[in-house]
Amino acid sequence: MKRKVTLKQIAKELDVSISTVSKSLKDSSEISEDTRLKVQAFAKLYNYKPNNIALSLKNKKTKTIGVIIPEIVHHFFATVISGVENVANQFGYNVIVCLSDESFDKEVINMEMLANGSIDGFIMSLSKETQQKKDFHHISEVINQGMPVVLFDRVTNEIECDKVIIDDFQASYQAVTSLLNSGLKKIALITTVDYVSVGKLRTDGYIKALESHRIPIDDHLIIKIEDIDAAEELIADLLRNNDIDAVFAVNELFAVTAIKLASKLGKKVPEDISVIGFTDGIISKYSTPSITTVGQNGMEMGGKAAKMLIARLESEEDEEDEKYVTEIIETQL
Amino acid sequence: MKRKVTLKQIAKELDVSISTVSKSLKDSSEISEDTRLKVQAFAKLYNYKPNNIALSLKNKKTKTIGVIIPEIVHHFFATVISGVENVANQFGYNVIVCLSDESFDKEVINMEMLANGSIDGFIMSLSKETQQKKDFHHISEVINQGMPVVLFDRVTNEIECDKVIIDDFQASYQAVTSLLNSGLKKIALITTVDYVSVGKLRTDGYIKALESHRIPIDDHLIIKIEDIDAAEELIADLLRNNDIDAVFAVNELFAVTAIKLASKLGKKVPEDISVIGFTDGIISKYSTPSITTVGQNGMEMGGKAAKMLIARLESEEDEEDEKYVTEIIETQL
DNA sequence: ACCGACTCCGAAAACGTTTTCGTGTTGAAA
DNA sequence: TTTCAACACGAAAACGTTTTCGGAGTCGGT
Repeated sequence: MKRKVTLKQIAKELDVSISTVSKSLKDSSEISEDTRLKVQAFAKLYNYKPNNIALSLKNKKTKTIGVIIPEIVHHFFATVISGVENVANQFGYNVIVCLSDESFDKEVINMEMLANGSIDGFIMSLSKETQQKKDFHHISEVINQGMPVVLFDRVTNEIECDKVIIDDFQASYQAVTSLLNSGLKKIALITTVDYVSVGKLRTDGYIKALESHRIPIDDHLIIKIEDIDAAEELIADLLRNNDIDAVFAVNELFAVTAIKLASKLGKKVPEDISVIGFTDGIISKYSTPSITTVGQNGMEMGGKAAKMLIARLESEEDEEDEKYVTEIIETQL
Repeated sequence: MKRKVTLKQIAKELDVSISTVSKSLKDSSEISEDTRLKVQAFAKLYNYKPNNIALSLKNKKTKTIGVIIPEIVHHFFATVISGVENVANQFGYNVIVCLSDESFDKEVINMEMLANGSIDGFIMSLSKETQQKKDFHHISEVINQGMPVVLFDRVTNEIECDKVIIDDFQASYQAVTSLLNSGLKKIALITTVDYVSVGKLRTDGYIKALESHRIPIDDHLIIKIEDIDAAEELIADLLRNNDIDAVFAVNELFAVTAIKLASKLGKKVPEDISVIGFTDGIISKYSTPSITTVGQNGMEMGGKAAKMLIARLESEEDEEDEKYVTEIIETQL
C-alpha cells in the first residue's frame, strides 16, 4: 500500500527544496531544464497529484458546489442534480448533495455544515417546512458571508439572490391550450388568490389560452382559493354545479383534490373529466390515477442554476455585479 | 458583508494568542475561567465556526464520502443515494456525488478528482462500459492508496473490497413463487450460462420455487444464453414452440427482448403471458408495457454501503481487518 | 530564602501547497 | 580585477486549525 506522495517527499528524495519541486511541476522558467525534467519524471513515476484540500485552503476555493434539495427520490430533483452535475463537471467543479427531507431543521444544519468552507456556493430548493415557516435567516446569513446562492423551483421573494424558475404564464397557456386542442371546451380553473404571484401568472396563462381560442371566460368556472381549508368544499361545489370537461389546477394539491372529489361524484378521470396540474415535486408522479402534469425540465433547470452560480463564482474575483437575475425556463407537458 | 471570522482574528481582537482562543473554545482546563468565558462570548457574538478545510488538512480526514454511480435519473440509484445520505448524515459525513454516465472515462476522471484528498472513501456502482472493458485499474489503484471502497449492485470479482448486493437466489425464488401463486404453471426461464455466478444463483432460485410447488422442471422451458447475439433467436424459438404462461428473465435485456418478441407473435403482455425480470437499473422502469421487476431496495443498499464504509473509516485508526465482506440484501417484488 | 508545584498562557510545529523574495554562483563586460 | 546581470535555487510566509511543549509567574512549605 503506497500512500499518496507529497511535494515534501519528492523534495527529500531528490535532495532539492519543496519550492523547486513545485515550480518544476508547473514548468516554471526559474528552474533549469535538468532539474525540471528530473522532478517531472520522478513525480510521474510516483503518480504525484496535488492534494486538493491543501489547494482549497491556500486558494480559499474548493471548486465544489453544494446542492440542498428536499428529496432525491422524486424524479424532478434527480434530473436537476443531473443537470447541475453535468455543467459543474464541465467547469471542473464537484457537487456535494444534501437532503433536507422537507425539514427546516435539516436544511439549516446542512447549510451550516457546508458553509464552513466546504463549498464555494449553494444551489437549493426550499423545503416545505421552510416555506411554511417563512424563516430564511439561514440563507441570508450565508449570502451575507459572501457565499453566492442560487434558488430554483421553490423560491422566495424574501431572499435576494439568483433564481431559476419556470415560465408559469407560458406553461399554463400551453397546458390549457393542449386541453382545448383535445376538443375540451368547459375548462375549470382552480387557482390561488391573485396576490400569490405564481397563481396570478398561471391564471393569466389560462385566460390567454381561452381567449386565443375565442372562448369566453366563464367566471363560474374559476375559483380562487385563499384558505386552504375551504378548498375541498369549493372544489366540490365547482364539480357538482357545472358540467365540466376538464380541470386545470395551479398546483398539485388542488389537482389531487379535484381528482379525489371527481371520483367521489362518480366521474372517471380522465375519461369523463381531464385533470391537468403543475407538479411541484412534493407529491410524486406515482399517484393514481395518473395525472397529466406540466413538466419542469429539471435537467435544464439544474444546468442553468449551475451556470449562474459558477459565473458568479468566477467573476467574484474582480467586482461583483450585485444585480441578481431570475432566469425563466420553458416547460413542456 | 461580514466574512467568516478566524481564530487569528479573535486572538488579535482580544489580545491573546491563537492557542488560547483554540483551547478556550474547546473548554480546555488550561485556560482560566476568565479568559475562557471572554473568548467564548466573543466567538459566539461573531458566530465563529471552525473552517472545515483547515480541519480536513490537519486531521487528514474530510468527513466526506464520494459516491460514483452511472446515472441518477434512474429511480434505483436515486434511492441508493438517499440511503447513503441518510446514514452518512447520521455519522456526520457529507456526500459528494459524481455521475459516470455509463462511461468508463468519466468514471476514471471522477475517481481521480476525488481521490486527491477530497474524500475519505468511495461508494460506487460500476458503469456499463467499465463492466464491458473489465478494466478496474482505477479502483484497485485507489484501494492501494489506502482509500476504502464499497461496491454495490454492479460489482466485480476482480476487485477485493466490501460489497453490497442483493440475494439473487432468494429474489429469484420469490419472483417465480409469485408467478406460481397467480396460478401460472408453465413458466419459462431465460438465464445465462452457469459460470456467470449471478445467473446460476437466479436459476437455482427458479428451480427451487418450482420444486416447492411440486412442479417438474421442464428443460425445454429453460434456455441458457451464452452468446448475446444469439439471444433473440433462442427466445423466439422458446416462445413459438411452447405454450407458455409466463417468462422469468434474469436480467432486464432478456425480459425486454422477451416482451418484444411476444408482442410480435401476437401475445399480449401481461394478459396472455406474464413477464418478470430483474432490473439492473440500466433500462428504466418506464418502458412499455410495464414489466414486473424484482425491486432492489436501493435505500437499504445505500444505507448498508454507507455503514460499511464508515465502519472501515473509523476503525482504520487502529489496525485494519483486511477481511472484506459482501453484504447481501433481501429484495421485494 | 529557596524549591517545588501549580496555574495560565504563548511559541511553534504540523497538515500540503503556492508564491514572493531573497541569495549564492557564474559568466561576461568594463 | 571589479561589477553587474542572469540564472538556479531555497527560505519563508500564507491559508486555519490543533496540540505539544516550555516558560513565566505565584503560592505554599520548609
